[in-house]
Amino acid sequence: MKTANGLKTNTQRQWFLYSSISEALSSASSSKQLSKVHALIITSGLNQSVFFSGRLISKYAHFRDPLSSLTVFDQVALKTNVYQWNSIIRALTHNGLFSKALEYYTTMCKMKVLPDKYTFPSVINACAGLFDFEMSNVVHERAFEMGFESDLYIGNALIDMYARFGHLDKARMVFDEMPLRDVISWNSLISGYSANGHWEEALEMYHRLRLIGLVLDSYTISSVLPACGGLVAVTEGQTIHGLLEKIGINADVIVSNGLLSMYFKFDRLKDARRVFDEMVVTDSVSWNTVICGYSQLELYEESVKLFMEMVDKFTPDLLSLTSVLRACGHLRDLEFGKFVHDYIKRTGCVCDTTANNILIDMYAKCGDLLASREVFDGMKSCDTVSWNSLIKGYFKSGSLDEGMKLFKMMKIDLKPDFVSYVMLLSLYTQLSDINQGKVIHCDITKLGFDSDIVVSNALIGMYTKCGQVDDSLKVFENMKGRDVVTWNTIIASCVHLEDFNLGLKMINRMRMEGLMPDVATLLVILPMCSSIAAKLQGKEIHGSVFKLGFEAEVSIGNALVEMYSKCGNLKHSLQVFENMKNKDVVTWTALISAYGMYGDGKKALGAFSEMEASGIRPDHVAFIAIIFACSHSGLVQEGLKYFNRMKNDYNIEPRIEHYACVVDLLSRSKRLTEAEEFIHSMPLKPDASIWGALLSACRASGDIEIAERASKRITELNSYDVGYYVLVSNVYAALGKWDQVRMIRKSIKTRGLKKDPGCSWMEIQKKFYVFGTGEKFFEQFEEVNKLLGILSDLIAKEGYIADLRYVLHDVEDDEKRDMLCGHSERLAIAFGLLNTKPGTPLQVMKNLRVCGDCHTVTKYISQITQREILVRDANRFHLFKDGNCSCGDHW
DNA sequence: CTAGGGTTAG
Repeated sequence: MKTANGLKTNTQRQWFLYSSISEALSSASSSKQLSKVHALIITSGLNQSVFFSGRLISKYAHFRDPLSSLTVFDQVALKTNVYQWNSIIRALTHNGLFSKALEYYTTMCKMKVLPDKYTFPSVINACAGLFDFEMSNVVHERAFEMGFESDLYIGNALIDMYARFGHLDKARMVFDEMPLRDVISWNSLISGYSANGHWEEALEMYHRLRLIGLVLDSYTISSVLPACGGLVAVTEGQTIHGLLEKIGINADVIVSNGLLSMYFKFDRLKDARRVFDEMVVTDSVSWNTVICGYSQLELYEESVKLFMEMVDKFTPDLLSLTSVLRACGHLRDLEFGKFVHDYIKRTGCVCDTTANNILIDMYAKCGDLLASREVFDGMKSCDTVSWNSLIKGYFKSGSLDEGMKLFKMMKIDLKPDFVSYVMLLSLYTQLSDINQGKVIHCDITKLGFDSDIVVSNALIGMYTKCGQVDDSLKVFENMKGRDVVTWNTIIASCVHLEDFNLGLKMINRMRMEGLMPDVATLLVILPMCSSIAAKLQGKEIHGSVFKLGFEAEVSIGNALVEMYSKCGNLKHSLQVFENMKNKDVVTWTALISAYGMYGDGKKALGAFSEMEASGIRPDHVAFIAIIFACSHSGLVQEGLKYFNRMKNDYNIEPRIEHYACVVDLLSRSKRLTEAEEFIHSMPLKPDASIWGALLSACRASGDIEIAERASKRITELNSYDVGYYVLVSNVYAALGKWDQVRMIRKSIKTRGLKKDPGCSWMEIQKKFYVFGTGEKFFEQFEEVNKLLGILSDLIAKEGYIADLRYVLHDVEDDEKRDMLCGHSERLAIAFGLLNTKPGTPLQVMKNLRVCGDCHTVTKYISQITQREILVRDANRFHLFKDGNCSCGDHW
C-alpha cells in the first residue's frame, strides 16, 4: 500500500482495498481476527456492501458467533437482497437458533423478498430442529410451488427433516421422486431408517447404494453400522468392517466408534477391543462406548478401570459419568457412586432425566433409598423409568408398603408402563402371592399389556412359583410370539411340575420354532436331568454345551458337576470339575455336595480346605453342604467345627437350614438328647424342618419319648409341607398308635394336602421304568413278584427278619410282610435283576427316603446276587456291595 | 457414532 499510494488511481485503490479485505476475510481463523476485518470494513465505509456483509455473517456463524452475525445483518440497510437473508438464516440455523431463523424467514417473506433455492435448505433444517410440523408443511409447499421440487439440496434437507420427524414414508417419497441424488441423499435416508430402528430398510438401502456404485463415505458407514448392530447381523457387519480398509475410511473416528458400538451389540468383546486398540485417534465418544459396552457385558470392574483411564485424557461428560454410575450400582459401590455424583454437582453438570434415573437406580441398588428419594424429589420432570427405578428400590429393600404407596402415587402422575407391571409380578412371584398376582393379571389384561412377551414371561413365572402350573400353560399357549426366556420359563414350569415328559416335549417345540437354547436354557434342563437322573440326556446336553460354545461358562460347569454326580456318575462329575478353568464358590459347593451324597465326608472336608486355600470364600450354601457331608459320614465333631467356623471365621450368621443340618448331624449319630438340647438353645424359632430332622432320626433309632415330643411340635406348627405329616404319621405307625395315624391322615385331608406317592425308577437300555409302591400293573409283574418271593426265602436263611415298624398300615403281620415287598425300590431292583446280565451293576432312583427295611434287604440282595446296587434316594447315594452299604448306616 | 427401569437360571 505504501508504494501504491499516489501511483494508483482512485478506482485502482478501491479495487486494491476490496481484494485485500476479501483476502483477510478468507484467511481470518477466529472470531477475534474476523472482528478486526469487520472494523476495517466499517472504517472503509463498506459495511453496506452486499458482498462483504453476507460473507461476514457466514464467517461469524462459522466461528459460532451468531450474535455478531446478527449485528452485521442489523447494520445492513438494504434488506431487499435475498443473499443477505440467506446468509443470516443459514447462520442462525447453523448455530442451532432455529426459532430465530424461522422468525427471520417469516420477516423476509413479509418484506416481500422472494426466497430462492438457497433459502430453503436452511429453513427446512430449522423446521427439523424445532420439530415444527406446521411450518415444515408450509415451507415444503412453498418450495414446491416455486418449482424447486427437483433441487438436490432442498431434497436432501427434506429427507433429513422427515427422517428426524420419524416420518420415514415421507422421507422415502421425497427420495423416490428426486431426479438426481447424491451420496448425501442416500446417507440421510439410511441414517433416518437407522435412527428410527428401521434396520432392515437401512440395510436394504445400503445394498441398493452399493449396487449403484456411488462412492460411500464415513457418514454412510456410520449410518449402516447401527443397523447391523440392531439386527445382530454379524456377517454383514464384518463384511462392512472389511470393506473399510479397501475404501480407506478405516481411520475415521466416527466410523471406528460405530464399529465399536456394533461389536458390543454383537457381544463380541474381543473384536470391539481390537478396534479400540487399533484406533490412532480416540475421542470421548469412543471411550464412552467402550465403558458402556463393558458395563453391558457386566464387566463392571473393567468398566470403572476404563473410566479412570479416560479421565486422564478427556474431561468426562454426562454420558461417561452415567456409564460409570451404572457400573457402581451393579458393583454396589456406594462410595465411588457418591464420589461421582459429587463430581457432577461440583462441576455444575446438569443432569437430564436419564442421568437422574441412573442416579436413582445406582442409589437403590446400593440400598441407599434416602439418596434415591432425594434425587427423585429434586427432579423437574420424572418419567416412568424414574418411578419404576425408585419403586423397585423399595421392593428390593423390603419396604413393600412404601413401594406400593409410590406405585399408587405414580398412577396419579402418569401411566405405569409394562415394566411397572413386570416389577409387580416379580414381587408377587417372590412372595408367592397368587391373589395379588391375579389382581395384577386382570389389570394387565385390561391395559393390553398381556401382548408383551416380557409381561407374559413374568406371568408364567408367577403362576409357576405359586404352584398354578395350569395357568402358566394357559398363558404360554395364548402367546403369539415367544422368546428364549419364554421357553426357559415354561420348561422350568415343567420341571417344577415334575412333568419331565412335558419338559422334553417343550424342548422339542422350542427347537421346532427355531430358537437356539441359551445358557439359561441349559441351566433349566440340566437340573431336570439331575433330578430324574437322565444320564443319557445329560450326556447329550454336555455335548451340546460345546456345540453352543458355552463350555467356559462357570454356571454351566457347575450344573454339569451336579448333573453327573446326581446321575450316579461321580467320576464324570470330578472330571468336569477338574477341567473347569474358572471355579467359583458354587463349583466347590457342588463338589462338596457330591462327596457328601456319596458318603465320602473326608474328601468333602478336603475339598472345603482346598477351596479356602484357593482363596474362595465359602458362603452359607457351602456350609450347608459341608455340614450335610459330615452328617452323612458320621463326622459329628467336624460338622460342629464347621458350624462354629461359619460365624467365627467368616461372620456368616447361621440360618435355619444350618441349624437343621446340625440337628440332623447330631441325631443321625444317635446323639438325640444333645440334638434336642441344641434345638432348645438355638436363637431362631425351630420350624418343621428342625423337628423333622430330629424326628427322622428317632424313627431310625426308635427313641419313643423324643419322637412323641417332636411329633407334637410339628403338628403344632401347622406346616403346609405334607412331608412332615407323613413323617409324624409314620412314627405313630411304627409305634402302633393307629388312632394317631388316622388323626394325622385326617388333618392332611382337611388341609387339602396330598401325599407324595413313593416311586422308584431305573434306566435300562435307554428306557425308563417307573414303579409305584404296591403297584401291580407293569410288565413282568408276575416274574418280579416271584423273584421277590425267592429272594425273601434266601435272605431269611441268611438271618434277615422283616422290620414291621416300616409298615404304615394297621394290618396283620403277614400282610405287613407282603406290603414291605411291594416297596417301589424292591420292585425296581427285582426288575433290574431280571432284565440285566448277571454281574451288571444296578442303579435305582427313589423320590423319597429309602425305608430301613428296604435298606437291610438291599444289603442282603447285593450279597446273594453278587451285584453292585447304587440307590439314590431323596438325600444321597447308597452303594450296596457284598452285604454292606456305603452310607455306613448314616442314612 | 455413545446412556436409564423389567422377565428365565443360580
